[in-house]
Amino acid sequence: MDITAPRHLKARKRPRQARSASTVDAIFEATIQVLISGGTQRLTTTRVAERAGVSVGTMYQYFPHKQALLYALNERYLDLLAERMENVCRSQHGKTSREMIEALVNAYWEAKTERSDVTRALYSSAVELDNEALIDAFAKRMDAATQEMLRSAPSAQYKDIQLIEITLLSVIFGTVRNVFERNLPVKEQAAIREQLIAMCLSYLQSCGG
Amino acid sequence: MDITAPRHLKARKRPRQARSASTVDAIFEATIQVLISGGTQRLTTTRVAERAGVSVGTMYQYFPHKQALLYALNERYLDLLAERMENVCRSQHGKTSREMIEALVNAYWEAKTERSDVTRALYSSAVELDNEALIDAFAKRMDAATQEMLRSAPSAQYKDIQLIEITLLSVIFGTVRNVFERNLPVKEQAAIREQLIAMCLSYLQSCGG
Amino acid sequence: MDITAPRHLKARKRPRQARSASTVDAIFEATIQVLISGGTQRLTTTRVAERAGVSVGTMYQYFPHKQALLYALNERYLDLLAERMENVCRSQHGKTSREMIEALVNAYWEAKTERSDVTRALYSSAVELDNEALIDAFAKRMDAATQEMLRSAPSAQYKDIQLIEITLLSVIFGTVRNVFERNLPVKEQAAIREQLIAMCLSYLQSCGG
Amino acid sequence: MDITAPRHLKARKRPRQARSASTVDAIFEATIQVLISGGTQRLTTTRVAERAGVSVGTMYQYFPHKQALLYALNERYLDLLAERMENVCRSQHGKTSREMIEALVNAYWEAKTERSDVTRALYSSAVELDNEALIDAFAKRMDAATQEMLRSAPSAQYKDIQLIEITLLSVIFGTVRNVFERNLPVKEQAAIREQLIAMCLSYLQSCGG
DNA sequence: GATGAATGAGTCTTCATTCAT
DNA sequence: GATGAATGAAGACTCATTCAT
Repeated sequence: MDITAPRHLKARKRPRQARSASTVDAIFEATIQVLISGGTQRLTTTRVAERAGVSVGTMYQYFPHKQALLYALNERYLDLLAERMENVCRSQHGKTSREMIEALVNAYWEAKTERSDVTRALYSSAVELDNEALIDAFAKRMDAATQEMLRSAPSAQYKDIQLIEITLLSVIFGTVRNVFERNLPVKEQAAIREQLIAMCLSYLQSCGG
Repeated sequence: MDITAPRHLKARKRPRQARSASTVDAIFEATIQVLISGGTQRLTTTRVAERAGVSVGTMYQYFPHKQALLYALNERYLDLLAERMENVCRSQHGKTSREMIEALVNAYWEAKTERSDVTRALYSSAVELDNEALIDAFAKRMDAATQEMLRSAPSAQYKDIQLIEITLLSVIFGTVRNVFERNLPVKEQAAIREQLIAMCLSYLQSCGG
Repeated sequence: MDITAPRHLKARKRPRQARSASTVDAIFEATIQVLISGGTQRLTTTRVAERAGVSVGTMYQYFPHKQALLYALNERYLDLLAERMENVCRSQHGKTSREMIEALVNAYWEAKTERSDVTRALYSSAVELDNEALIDAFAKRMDAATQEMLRSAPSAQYKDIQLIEITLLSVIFGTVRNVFERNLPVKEQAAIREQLIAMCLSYLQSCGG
Repeated sequence: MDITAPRHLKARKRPRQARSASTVDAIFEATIQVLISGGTQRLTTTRVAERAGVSVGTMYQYFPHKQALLYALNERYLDLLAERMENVCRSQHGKTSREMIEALVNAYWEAKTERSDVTRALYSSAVELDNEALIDAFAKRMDAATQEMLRSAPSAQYKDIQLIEITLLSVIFGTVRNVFERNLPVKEQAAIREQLIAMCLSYLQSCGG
């Protein structure tokens, strides 16, 4: 996922020793906590360092500047999310369309919802960030994993699988974010989730699935 | 739409004279231009005032602080968008489901896409803003307009029209934003738009439409 | 003297009102005082502003950054010095070589010596500064003024007046600085000054003056 | 030359073994290189150590702080320069005034010019340095060597040889620096050098040389 | 009412120096 | 002895907001 990362946003050094790795983790965690408690406005290098229990200087040894920290944070998050979703897709190979759709929607929904404060923090951290490369990389992985999954469906014959897949993901990802941001009551959220599954499923079937 | 606006975000005075109104407009326009050309990072009160052709002092006559300006900007934008969409909904009363869905998706899609730089600017301006109230108000208007439209469909018998409507809007709004942010090639965007319409339509029909 | 000044070193705004002018003067004076008392190391924007009795913010309205302040300071100093020396040269038109040399050496010597702490401060402030343009401009003015003066000598017939003049100035300016930096006792300084005059004079005469 | 060195500027340990000496040399060389490539602004202990191929910690074994390093660097440089100039003076014992002056001017001129980037680096490194002691020591050695040389002139009868000598050195050293800093074209530099020699010579002769 | 100069708290970032390994 | 990660004080610079003119 590093392949296309803008050079100036790269972390200064890769953590190699255990100590370094835990320091970096502490910094990431602190960043999220600061974002949760105060939003982007309150996200200062001093505050993050303080919360992480390291000095600013140390922070700057790992991240050449604030932007690089945020970039790395998003990178790591999307990396984990992609991996998680890839596993879900793989686990559905050969299953029915219904199982696939259910797995896809539920997995993504839960990933975004289980720590909604963290999700929100990451969304806001990404705003003033040249993270197109990250989004692209994530999208590519998701596209590949989803297509492969769809292709493995035993009795399905899709015409334009690429378009179908990209539509599905756009709808699912978009809807989750929208519901997430509207802050609806849990019950309504659950209801919409079901409707979303139904909608995707009927779409898939109308495409030959 | 002001009813629920957090008190501290209210504009200091309502523009009453023509001069005031045009000043406010100039400030709004300047804000958007500054956002487009430099993002949130470059959005300073001085720069906005300069671009608007007024002094900072004057600007502070209209908006007690930066947040209030951004709040008002988003308020106005959502107001306009809501109105536009309400008109679209009204114009589809009594039409077929297909026509309704097509109108809804196309109108929203175009509203967000026709000036993509402005849309992007507004998205970014809203990030660090306590604009839940605005979103809520917008949602309520859209919910009402959409439900009424759906209810006017001659031959449709929907079971839970409220759930159907909220699902539809979540899917449409979410998908548009997602596609918008992924920055896909125009051709692919158009293809997805069609798929989205098809998907919503088949969903609606499966609900009794 | 602004003609060739590197754009990024230009002052942010020209002081037009009385208040501005006195503010700028206060900043210049403060800069010199800070330099005198602590050298370049202690020259911080905060300290200068504090000593000038203004806020940092105000300082940054007149000088876009520290370098610009130092540049402007040197510009003003060299401007004044050049003017002073030009007057001296003009006042010696038509006089004897001896009078010319004496006037030149004495004027420059005194200009550099009368406030030796200020001179030292300015030397040190110029070190990390791209002030070639300033030096050039100063040199050009001095070259012109000196040549004109020499040409006005009634009975003199110089062969290569340009070379003679540049040699004279190099020797005088260089020697003054060297003596200045060696921090010799006053008496010895005076003695060297006389020797320098004698030396320049005999040089001039050997050139046909 | 250490005799009067300010205590706090002394190097922490004298290099005794070959390894140490080469380390110190590497550090000196690195310092100069860093100065050449980035000026005083970029001169950081880390950068110097890195370039020298040692760790910061090791560097601090040899120099208790940055100032001490710069002090030692200048000390070494002036030491070498003094030695070189002393040799030149000695080699001119018993020669004519012309030969002496030529040797003196040429030697100093070349010493300063042959590696102008290094000279410039050293000038800049010395600015914020309490190096009066070094200058003094250098001056004393030069004074002694020059006087002795002048005294050895076969047919010369100088009145105040001490004043003559100090004047000569001030003029020569000062002029070289001035020409050096004005960055004149090579041809002009050479011309001035010749003029300087002529000037010094005629001065010397007018003093009884 | 309008203006825009002045303010100064708050931000990011650097770098000399230390000290645990 | 050597290393280089960690420290944190200190510096340059910004910008929302005020208020004298």
